[in-house]
Amino acid sequence: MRGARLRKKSNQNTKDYHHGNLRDALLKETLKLLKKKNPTELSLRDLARRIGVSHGAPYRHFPSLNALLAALAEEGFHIFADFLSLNRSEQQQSEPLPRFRQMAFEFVRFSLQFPIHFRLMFTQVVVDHEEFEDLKQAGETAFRILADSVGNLQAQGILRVHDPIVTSVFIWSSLHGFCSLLLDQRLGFLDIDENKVDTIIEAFYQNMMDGLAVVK
Amino acid sequence: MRGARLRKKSNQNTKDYHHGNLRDALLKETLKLLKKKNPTELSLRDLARRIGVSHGAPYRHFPSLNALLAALAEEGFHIFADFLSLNRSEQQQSEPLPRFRQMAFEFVRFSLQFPIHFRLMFTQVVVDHEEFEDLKQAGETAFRILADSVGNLQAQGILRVHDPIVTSVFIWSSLHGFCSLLLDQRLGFLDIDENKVDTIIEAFYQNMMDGLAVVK
DNA sequence: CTTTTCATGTTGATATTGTCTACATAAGGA
DNA sequence: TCCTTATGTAGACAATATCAACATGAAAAG
Repeated sequence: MRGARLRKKSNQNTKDYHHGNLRDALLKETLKLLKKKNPTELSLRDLARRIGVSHGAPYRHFPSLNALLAALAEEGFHIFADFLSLNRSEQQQSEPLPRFRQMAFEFVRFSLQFPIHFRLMFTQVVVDHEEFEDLKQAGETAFRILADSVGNLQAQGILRVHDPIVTSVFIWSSLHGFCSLLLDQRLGFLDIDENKVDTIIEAFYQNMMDGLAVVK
Repeated sequence: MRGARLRKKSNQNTKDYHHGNLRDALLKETLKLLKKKNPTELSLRDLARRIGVSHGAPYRHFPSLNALLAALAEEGFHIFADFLSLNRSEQQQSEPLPRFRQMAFEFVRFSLQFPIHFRLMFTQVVVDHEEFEDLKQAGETAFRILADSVGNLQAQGILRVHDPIVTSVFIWSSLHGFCSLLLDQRLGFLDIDENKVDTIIEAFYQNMMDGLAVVK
């Protein structure tokens, strides 16, 4: 499972017997199917059939469907960390506060660009994080990117001083919750279109920063 | 499915053939099993076996396992609405703002008292809300309790004036996200115990109300 | 009181799946 | 060249979802 990553120089002219890139093919096919189906509706046998290998083949790469989904979730967290680090932005803000603002926006942007990953990443029910150590690590790494940023901003007196972890949990939760509801279309009655999303994120950010109360 | 609710005066001295209360028994047994298992690990046949009926019996009440879970989620939203209305509190605050504060706390309290329901309610992956109209309705009803309250507070100048729906989404998201992470033990590294939960909710509430920024 | 109807439960059959074991193939190192 | 090992195949078994045909009894209809 570990050596699988640096396996095979992808013998493109796929011979009959060995697929050559089954692991990746499984991940891609799963991603493709998840656009139309729930994880519950997937099966390893069906995946194998679609790819054109025998029903036993997938087990050489993943012990279970859950493990496969966990791999996708982990991949998601790595990409997510990239977003939060602003590595995926065309232009990065340089000042601390604008950078923080950008991070919040990137959070949501990730969820919209990688909705399937996002759902897998934050759905305990499908993938038990405790069961997959690497996945758990990847998640915590991403969180710490936010937490470190918050800590710095608090130290610089730009954000109110609280336990930075608690504050980060607040931010993480808010954004995570918002994205979840967005993706699950649980906010369908809001009739959100592309433009309005930015407006709502903006309102969100303002709420986070300025609070709801009139008087302090 | 509709008549099933006002079915049968629960013939307690259960005869051999008819169970008499299978629908409720299925819901209860499922709830019991979900304390130790993921929804994915359940099966209708297993449920039937545990209750002592044949493997076909459950289909008379639920067309699928998902429908059964949807029923539980719907039940959850009804209870949730009760919490948000403060009907479950021993003593209700009378002033608007304390009432609002209490509502926020009740939100989290519900998630801790009904974690299984909560997870089902907010997990699109397991139960597709679009597929179950009643469930969707119940969810929106609960949301509107919050939204109405927010609208009033804004009208009274107690909360900053925004689109009340957008503000409600912010609150709902924050609390929902927080609870999700709590229940999924994704915040395990915080080492949360009973007392600390209240402290964190408190911090949460303050953050929501006062915002993160130093200057407004 | 008798008959009929219908919701509820049973039984059996079929297709699909997860999972295990034994075997086949090929690619690379000794 | 031979051997080891990763990868894929084939077959078997138990469990499941799902459907259809049938059984039962409670309540309505007469």
